Amino acid sequence: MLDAKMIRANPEKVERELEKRNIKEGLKEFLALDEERRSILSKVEELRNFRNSASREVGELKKQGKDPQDLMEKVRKVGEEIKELEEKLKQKEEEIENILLRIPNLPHPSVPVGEDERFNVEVRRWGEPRRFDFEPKAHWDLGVDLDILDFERGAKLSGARFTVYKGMGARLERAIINFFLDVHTGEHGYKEILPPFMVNDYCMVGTGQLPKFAEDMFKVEGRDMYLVPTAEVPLTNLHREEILDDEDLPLYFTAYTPCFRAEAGSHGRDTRGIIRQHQFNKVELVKITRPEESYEELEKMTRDAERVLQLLGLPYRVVLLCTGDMGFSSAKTYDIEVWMPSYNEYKEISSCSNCEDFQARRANIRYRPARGEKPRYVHTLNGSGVAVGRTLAAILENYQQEDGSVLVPEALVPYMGGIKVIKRNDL
RNA sequence: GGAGAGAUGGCCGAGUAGGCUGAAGGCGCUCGCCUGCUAAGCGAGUACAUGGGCUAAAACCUGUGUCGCGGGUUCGAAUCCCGCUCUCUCCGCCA
Repeated sequence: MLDAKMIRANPEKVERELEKRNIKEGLKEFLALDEERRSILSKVEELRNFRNSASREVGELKKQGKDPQDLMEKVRKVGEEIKELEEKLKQKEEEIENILLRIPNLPHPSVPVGEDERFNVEVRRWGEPRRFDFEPKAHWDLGVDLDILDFERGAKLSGARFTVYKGMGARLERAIINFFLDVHTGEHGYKEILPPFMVNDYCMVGTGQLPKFAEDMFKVEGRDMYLVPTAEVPLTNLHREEILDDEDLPLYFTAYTPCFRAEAGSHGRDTRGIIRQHQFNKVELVKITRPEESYEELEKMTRDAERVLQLLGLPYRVVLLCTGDMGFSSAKTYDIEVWMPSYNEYKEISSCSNCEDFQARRANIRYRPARGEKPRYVHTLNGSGVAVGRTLAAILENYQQEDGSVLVPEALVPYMGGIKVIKRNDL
């Protein structure tokens, strides 16, 4: 959520910045409603002030044995007036809130301006895509042939975009999860969290999924609870409604969770394989930082995510997203894209964002810079560290051999009980 | 699922025959004093949000709201009434 005071003070600037994101709605309505709200508010406060002092006077008159009947009657009438105005005020506030919660974050000045992904800027590359001397298979064929991915039975159990992992497939997925968590906790200083996989709607509003993107999520029937679409939600909301101590910052959290997404509006995209699923696993990174250090922390976090791909020997590139391609809550985002032979291109495997104080304001996460000083909003960052299913797909495709078997990346061998090759009929 | 208890400031903890309590007291913390250092002692300060005034911006002044959340009664509610949420204890059930 943007700061209402900031918008009020710089309406033209906000309009310009939102235009970069192709957003034209909301601002004017906000300004008009805000004006109305404030005029009602001063009236209400004036009347309440009268009521407070008059009530006090009533008490004193009574104490002196005088009859305060007239005054009481007057205050009662004012009370009715107050109630009416309060009703109006509440209505305005709700309308304003509703608009504000649907306006996205403003882009950081370093973000390239552009409509869509064509305007993203490649920042760096690592590794060299392998040249195959045979026709490489896509992971969905490899997985089926090795009998480690079962799409038909996934569909039987749950429907399209659900997959059953079997044998070494399940084992490999688990190995990747543990490997990622170990690297981020052991080498990068993140604290491991195992959060609930269902969260309430306050959390969803806090990180920005609600109210605008309700159709992207799975809601629990009959409750105000949602299956987490990413661990960003529970991790960022851990300190919702809190004032943190300066010395506790920055906080680094990592968590493995399954992620549940309705994938509304993505019919026909990535229908084959495990790239786009209703349920997938992810190891997430979240940072809660002081405002002045958040951009430095974004760079570090992106490097932390890249690190696991380097350890796995998977070629990737880092892309700076343009204004039109960024997520709702983000001020600046780097995507990490891994090389996928089946697509013959780089495919998103991580997204690292600095949300500045956008989520902090929604979730009311603050810190006190020093004793006696006013609380300030923290900055929140999140990044995939990285998507597990897509990593498994990338390993299958990049490490496949001509006979259809798949080499296990060296870093994962210890997590696979010493197994170095995945072949058909392995248990 | 059944029965009961509770929810107050950074923390602990007063406060129910409704009024001058944004909230006693203590702890913690900050600043100052004092002691050769430390400890002890003394004094002052120490919630959050928001409207307005002043300002370059603060500080500051002033109003309003907030004692789990939402409603009600009343001239006036932390204090009375209703609903909800959460926590704790006991019983039942369950991985």
